[in-house]
Amino acid sequence: MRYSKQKETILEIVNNSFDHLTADEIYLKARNLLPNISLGTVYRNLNTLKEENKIISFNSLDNKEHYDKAFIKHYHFICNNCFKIYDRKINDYKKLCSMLNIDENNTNYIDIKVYGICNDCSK
Amino acid sequence: MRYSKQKETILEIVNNSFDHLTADEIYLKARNLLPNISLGTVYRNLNTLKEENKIISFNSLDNKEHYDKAFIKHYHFICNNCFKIYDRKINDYKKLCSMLNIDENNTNYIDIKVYGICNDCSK
DNA sequence: ATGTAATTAGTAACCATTACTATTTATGAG
DNA sequence: CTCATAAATAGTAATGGTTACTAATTACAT
Repeated sequence: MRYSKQKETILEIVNNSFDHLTADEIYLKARNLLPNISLGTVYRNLNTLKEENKIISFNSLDNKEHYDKAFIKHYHFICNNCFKIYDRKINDYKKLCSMLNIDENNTNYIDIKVYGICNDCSK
Repeated sequence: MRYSKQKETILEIVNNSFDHLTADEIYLKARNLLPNISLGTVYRNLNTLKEENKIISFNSLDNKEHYDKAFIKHYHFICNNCFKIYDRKINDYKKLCSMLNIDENNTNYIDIKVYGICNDCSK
């Protein structure tokens, strides 16, 4: 595996963002730094970074894959009305794993999504 | 809303299956019962049935939506190697909700997916 | 310096899902 | 039992996120 400025840039964009960016949004941000980067390169590197467990991804109501930092233990609340994605803390990750009978040795990633109506929309 | 044989058939196929069928698989099964049913009808009714909370769906590694019964409290273990989807029991649903600070009043559906390597593949 | 294999840019293709429209059909009123 | 009407369907075309492909570029070891 060789160094590439493109891959490094993509990882930084995901790690420095507080949103849940789609491939297209990451592509647009990357173009500010590397004007010639191509969308295919973004997709390929996102998939590689996932395999290396450096980032995670999940699908949302817009039917697009959203990319996120790997090292923060949290889950997502997704509003069925406004489609916004909220981060929610997981206080006791160990306890959660034991409740779900999860063997952490053969487990890679736990993806929890809670769908409902957010506070803004229920007003 | 009017009765339709197509919608009833689609709901029965999902409820009687022990798999996690995709729209295309449901379409093929439905064609055995209603030879002229169209794929668009399957997709439209699956979306309607979801809105009515009669079925649920989730996205998997094949990047297809999988449809499942709504009334069984369980989560899914997805193997990163063979892409198989396993059902896993949730013993104490109430406790899980309280651990995640979930307000059941504004919550529709909890989608939990655990990714890893299944027993068959780790041999 | 130079060879080479990994990576990229740019474009074309793929395919799951949705949109569209003419036709069919469930249902209620007379 | 008609008949009007609006909801639902069948069949097909279009959409759009993602992947595949290929010639050119580039990191890196020798």
